[in-house]
Amino acid sequence: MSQRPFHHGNLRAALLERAEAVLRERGLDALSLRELAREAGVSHGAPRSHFPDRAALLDALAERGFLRLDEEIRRAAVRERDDHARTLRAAASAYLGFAVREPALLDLMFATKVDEPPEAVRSAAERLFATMSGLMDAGVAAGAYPASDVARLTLLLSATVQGASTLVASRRITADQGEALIGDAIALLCSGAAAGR
Amino acid sequence: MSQRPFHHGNLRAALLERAEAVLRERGLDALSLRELAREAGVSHGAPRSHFPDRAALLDALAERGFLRLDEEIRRAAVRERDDHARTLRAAASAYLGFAVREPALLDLMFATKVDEPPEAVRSAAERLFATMSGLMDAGVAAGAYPASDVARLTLLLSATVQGASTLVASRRITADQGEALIGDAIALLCSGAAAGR
DNA sequence: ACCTGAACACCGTTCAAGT
DNA sequence: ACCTGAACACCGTTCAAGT
Repeated sequence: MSQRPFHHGNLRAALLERAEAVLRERGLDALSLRELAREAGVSHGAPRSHFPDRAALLDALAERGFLRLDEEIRRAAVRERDDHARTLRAAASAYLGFAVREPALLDLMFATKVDEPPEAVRSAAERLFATMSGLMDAGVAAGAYPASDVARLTLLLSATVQGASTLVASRRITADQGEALIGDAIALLCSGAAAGR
Repeated sequence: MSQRPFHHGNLRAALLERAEAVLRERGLDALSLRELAREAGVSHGAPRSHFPDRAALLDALAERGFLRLDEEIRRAAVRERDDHARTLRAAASAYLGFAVREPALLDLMFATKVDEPPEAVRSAAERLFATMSGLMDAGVAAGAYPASDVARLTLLLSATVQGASTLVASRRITADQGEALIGDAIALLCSGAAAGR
């Protein structure tokens, strides 16, 4: 029993943590329930108590990914809360940083689902979207654009940042090109949206 | 021998075609070399003659995906070649349509690579990027923006369309929301870029 | 050049049994 | 409630052998 004093009711947490490391270091293909169990010092059937199947583990990883990304964006945005364009740049840059550090996890978060994504994942993803929306609301307060445009501009910003992150994570462009890209996008968003109508 | 008159030197093509169907209907996880071999009526070792391993098959699928997407975008753009904004909308809409019809394939095309993507895939992806760049060049000719901005604006458009496609393919937004999004993006791109500098 | 078929190691999943 | 361990079906990969 002193062999594994580590898990006393926290096997679930240990599996998730180890899974995130494998994802980071060796990618999704290398992620195996049996290997995780082995490394945690439990039998191969043990994970089943916490995750009914492999898909359930992946869903939990995606959910945690969204929560972490949301948290990182919030923290970055709050540090630059005085200037709207700087706020957006800080948030987008945090998003891009996450993509660079956790490319396989980001893939998993936005992987195609044949059926609807599970409730917990959907909810975590919406929390992230709500955060982005909140950042745009601050822009309205600062007079950058009318309140009626917030929904569309939030979607536009989200898509652009997500696209830039995908291009960087899949090695189509460098991280620096990604940063320049979001800089251009935000400049266009702030100036164009103000001038437009 | 009349059992399989179908493959006489075209097993490779048969495997690819069948793999694309599986990807479309049941997703990446359901894609198995052994099943493909079974359905093609050959032994499980046969695919090895054409694809050294599973990753090689996936790379070939990604490469073909890029070539097809490029082709579809070119065809859509040429139909609306008279008006620059309409050209961009048609191209972006074709991209989005591809994402809706082939979400798992698009995932595969932009999947994270731990090491560099193979030459053939990289080359096909660059061909797509070159097509996008060519569309923007036409905008320069039409006086929509200075030639010096083409590289950055191409990247910006590519990222936004890719992001919108990911959001649609992963069921975060509907296809209609995706269309509206790219409409906004292109309007902003054309007007903002002209007014900006 | 292309395909067969046995062999190996690994995997996800199920389930009766233990504590 | 949580974990063990045997069992099953499936998979990717290797390789000697065939044509």
